[in-house]
Amino acid sequence: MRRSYYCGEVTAEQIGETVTLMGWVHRRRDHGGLVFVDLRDREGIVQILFGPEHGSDAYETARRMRSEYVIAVTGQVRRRPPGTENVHLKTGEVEVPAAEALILNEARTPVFPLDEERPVGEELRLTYRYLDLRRPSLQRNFRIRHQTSQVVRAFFDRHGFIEVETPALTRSTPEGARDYLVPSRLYPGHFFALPQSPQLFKQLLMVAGFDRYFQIVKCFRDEDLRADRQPEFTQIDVEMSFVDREDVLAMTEEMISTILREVRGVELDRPFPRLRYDEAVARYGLDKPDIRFEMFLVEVSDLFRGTAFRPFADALASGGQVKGIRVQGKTETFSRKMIDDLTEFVKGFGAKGLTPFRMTAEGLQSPVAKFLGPEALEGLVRRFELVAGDLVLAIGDNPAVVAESLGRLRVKLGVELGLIDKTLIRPVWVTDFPLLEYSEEEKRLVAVHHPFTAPMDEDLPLFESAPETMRAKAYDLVINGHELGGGSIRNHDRETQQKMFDALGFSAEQARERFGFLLEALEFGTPPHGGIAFGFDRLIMLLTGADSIREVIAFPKTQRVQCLMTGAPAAVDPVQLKELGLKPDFG
RNA sequence: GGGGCCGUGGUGUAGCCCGGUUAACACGCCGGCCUGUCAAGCCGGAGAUCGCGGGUUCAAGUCCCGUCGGCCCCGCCA
Repeated sequence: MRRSYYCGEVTAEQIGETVTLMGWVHRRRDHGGLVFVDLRDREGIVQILFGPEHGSDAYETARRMRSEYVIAVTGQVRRRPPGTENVHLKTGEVEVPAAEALILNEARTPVFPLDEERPVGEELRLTYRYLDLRRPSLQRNFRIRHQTSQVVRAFFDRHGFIEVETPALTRSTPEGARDYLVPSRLYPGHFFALPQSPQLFKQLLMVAGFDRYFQIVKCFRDEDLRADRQPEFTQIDVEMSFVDREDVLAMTEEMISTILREVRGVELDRPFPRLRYDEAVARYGLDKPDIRFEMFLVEVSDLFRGTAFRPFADALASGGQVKGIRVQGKTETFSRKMIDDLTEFVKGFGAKGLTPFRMTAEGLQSPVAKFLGPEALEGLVRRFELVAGDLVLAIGDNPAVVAESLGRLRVKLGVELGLIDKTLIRPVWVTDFPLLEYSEEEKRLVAVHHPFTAPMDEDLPLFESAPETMRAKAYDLVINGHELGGGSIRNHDRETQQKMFDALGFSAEQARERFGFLLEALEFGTPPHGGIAFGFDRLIMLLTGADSIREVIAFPKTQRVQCLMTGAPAAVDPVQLKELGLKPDFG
């Protein structure tokens, strides 16, 4: 027997044709004298009919079939009798009466049902991932993933980009995330690191004259997981020579638009809107704004300066600010309890409290109204253009806390109040990030993007005077509030790169030891260059509508970084350790 | 490192607050009947000592402590 069609391909076109199909028993309906089997493969489901008059051996075989048995069937495709068509199936006009049937393999009763999209515990799904992956919804996700990578490769090929593979075994770099380390057998005590990204290699490919590079590449970061983070993940990595920021943004904007068009049939408005980092933080509170809905943060510091409401007055006196967001027409839905819950929520981001103001027909009401003069209350009404039923939630604190807590609150309310049109896909570039920020933990400046990011030309003199105020030629692509990609123009001259290392507090020796090869490369004719990297898994989440990254990774790890199917990570034979010169000390 | 939710036949849940006989329901599974179903139907049956350990109690799925595991979040993720 040789398969002639996929199950899902059998339609009215094949009527009269004798076909051989192979696949899994999706469901069996045994009527005694007549047995229906829904036969499934990756392309879909087709109904097989087993009756003594079509094939008596086949009919007997069908009585032994069970869910997920692997079978082969031969029969002549025919139109279903009138009234028995199934409009829910692509193949629902036809059926295949089985003349011959073979059980290719039996199957244990599945540990969870595969024939419906009912919720199944994730622990089980991950333990039996090969069964989970058999289900239509995951099959669909990986089709989309495959299709997307094909679109990406075709796109870059069309635009003269060359895909170059970079090492998975490389050297550890001090900045950034925790590395996964691989011990070297030949050099005991020395380690490779799995790359957090191919950052330095792609820059060196520019030095090498490739001019336009891309790669769909695995990256590794040993940090704690989230719904959108796995320890190994895939990036679309891009680098270009002789370009400025506009070239990188235009090219990758076209890439994203092409993907959405070809994979989802969605046409994005172009050019993508842009926000500077400081605008994004001022209006949305976050550097990854979800611009599918408004509810902007509005500064009202001037209204509270010198008032008797101590929390705000104190915050302002110590250089802080007061901002609020307006929830339109929802006052009545906010109970005291809900305000309390929201207050707890913002406290998680450092806010000390959350102050509500309710606009009613009688005027603006608030638990703190008694501390405020009519100017402040009227000012709020005017500033927010309040009408009866509106609610304002305000926070006074230092600017970072105000931004973060109100920004997070804004997103939470957007989701919970249904203010977001989930069919929208709204990309936005966030540009002009700070170059450096002070790390309390390390007691020094660290790179906001990474240490190879070029500063804004006009900020170069600030290396000497106020490096923490410098802005970077860095940009992020944010879609629906998720950071999908980020990149920058790089330092291509050795002097600027050296200043950057100086600002980060690396000694000359440290810089040479860790990045000597890069500094040296910069002396051999490095073209101006820049690039970007996109989170491929997150992009697939967007395209599939998945709400967990595990739905778009074939064999993902649990939140505690284990593979429940293989049992990785696992202990190894002491002989292996000895060979690597490792002496375990699991204190 | 911290906070939260969850863990009960093969699967998904109820029961837990308010401790008390044979732990309930649906699906699945096994057997029987059944020639037009597609969540097939009807009849019958098997199957869980309630994640694990300890404690309180005459008595624990239920209360308490610990622990393991899954998920979500904070920290972390240049």
